[in-house]
Amino acid sequence: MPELPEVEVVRRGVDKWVSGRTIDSTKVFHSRAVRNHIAGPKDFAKRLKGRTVTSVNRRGKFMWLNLDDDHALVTHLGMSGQVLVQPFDAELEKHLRVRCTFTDGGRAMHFVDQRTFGGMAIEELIEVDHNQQVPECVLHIARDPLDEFFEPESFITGIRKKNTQVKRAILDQTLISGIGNIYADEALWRSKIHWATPTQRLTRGQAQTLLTNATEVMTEALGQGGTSFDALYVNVNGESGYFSRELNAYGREDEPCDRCGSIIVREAFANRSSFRCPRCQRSPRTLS
DNA sequence: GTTACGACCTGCGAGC
DNA sequence: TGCTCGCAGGTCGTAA
Repeated sequence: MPELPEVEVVRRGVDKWVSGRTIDSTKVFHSRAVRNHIAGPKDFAKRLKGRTVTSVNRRGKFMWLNLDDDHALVTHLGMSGQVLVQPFDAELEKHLRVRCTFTDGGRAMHFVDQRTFGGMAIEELIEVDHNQQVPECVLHIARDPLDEFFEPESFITGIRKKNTQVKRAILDQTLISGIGNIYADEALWRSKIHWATPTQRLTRGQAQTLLTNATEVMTEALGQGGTSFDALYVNVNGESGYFSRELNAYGREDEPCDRCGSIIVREAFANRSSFRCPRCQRSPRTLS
């Protein structure tokens, strides 16, 4: 599933292949892919025609292509989204949702999304702090740990003020962005913290450790091209990442913990799964 | 204002 | 063999 490292891999690929090029035509194959573009698919395609991509940016799991008219083509991969840069005459993918071609007649940009949780939209760029501009729909998203202006102290203070479980808090993209279910479980395993620990019981040291581990695990994953469990996550050239081999908790139910040898368990959490070591990550009820 | 939860969506695998 | 159902999970809207 695309989280921060996977989106950053895609961002770098799109930047390499698309920046500086002018969009010639856009075809929307599935209207749901542009559901957040209120004016509809026709307007979406019309407004992209003739626009030059000046740069490709990211915050958390949101990626956007800056255009030469103070707007941006915002892209979210959702659960199964891919942005592929394909030869102009390549066969169209089964789940192709949006296709952009360029005036130079070179490689086309394909937005492919099996489960259609992702999408694209054109949004105005808004000036924020540090002389940066972000699309309107990204305004409420917190900076991610790989952002040079991310403020650790703000995260540490903020998470301890919340009244919820720690995993819910780090999945909340308004406190810290880029973390999804996989890296949440990995960061909690490295920090020896149970996912249900009340945030108000986190010490400053635990919050700091959790942030450090979340940053480290995502940086390591980025170095290996991201985490791929299946063909749903690939880079712009269709290649998988290798970080799934390094995971310590996520997806390792019934396997021994790499630290203590206890058997990793899977538990229901907010309509999804959470993986943890029962010995390293003791229940907060057990600890009290 | 904050938190919790269901809906959205499709392909795959397990069970019958 | 074919059908049904549960699961995967990021984000948003709504209810409490």
